Amino acid sequence: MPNARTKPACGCPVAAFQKIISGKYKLRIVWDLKDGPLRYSEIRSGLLRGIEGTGEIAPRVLSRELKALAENGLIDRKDFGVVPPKVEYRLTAKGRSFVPVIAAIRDWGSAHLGGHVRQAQAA
Amino acid sequence: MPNARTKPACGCPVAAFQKIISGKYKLRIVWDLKDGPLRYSEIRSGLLRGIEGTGEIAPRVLSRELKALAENGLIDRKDFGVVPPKVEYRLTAKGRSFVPVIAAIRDWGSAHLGGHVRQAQAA
DNA sequence: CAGCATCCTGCGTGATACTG
DNA sequence: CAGTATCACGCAGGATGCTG
Repeated sequence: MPNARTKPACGCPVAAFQKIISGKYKLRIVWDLKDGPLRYSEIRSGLLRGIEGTGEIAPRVLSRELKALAENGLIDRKDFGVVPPKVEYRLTAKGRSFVPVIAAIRDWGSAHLGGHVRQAQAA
Repeated sequence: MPNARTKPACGCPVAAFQKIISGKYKLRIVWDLKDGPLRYSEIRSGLLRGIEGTGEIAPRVLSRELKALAENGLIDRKDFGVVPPKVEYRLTAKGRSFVPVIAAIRDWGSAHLGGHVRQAQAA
């Protein structure tokens, strides 16, 4: 497509975004994956950081979010086909392009919603 | 922030963000409000742009989102106390600071989720 | 280890009706 | 016009148990 149409017409992309990241863990999963591929249980335990007495995450839930993320092309599932099972999830290019957006969210959140997270960088 | 909590970077702000913008219309409302104050019904009709056959938005739903947004300090409700009723909603400073984040979302969405930022007409 | 199958519950969302 | 009240429903999300 030639020429950038900077025409804020409708909120469609926002709605689409909402749909894609609907779910409690999707954003966090993508965020955690930004540092490299992770296995199922690594994602799971990573998700538990920062959650106090909420109990565990139902495998069914995590599984579903992972699948949805994969279907939306944000992450890629790599099954090593070994036993015991080993599966890795990694960001796709699309998923990586999404990281800055989450960074913006995180940044805003830490600035306006309690701010108990250190800045990621120094200016 | 007096006490050095300095918890390591967790997904907390992201989770908080998720909570605040939970709801189908919150992001769109804030986005629509970025151009200036709007009245209840203006928001309502503005929300309908880009939604095809989804039907109307239940006043109860919109009302709740507005209230939640106000309680989270993103928007401000201004009741003119006249009859017929006139109420305006406008972004607070916090809400305005949130607009760039939505812009990032929108930007990413239009780049990776179809890219039809322009109207769905005049293909 | 990485899931899937099943059941259950709360709440977000929508529709309809009513009011100041 | 700008809501509130009430009812109903689907689905996200959690708990538990099982499997390859």
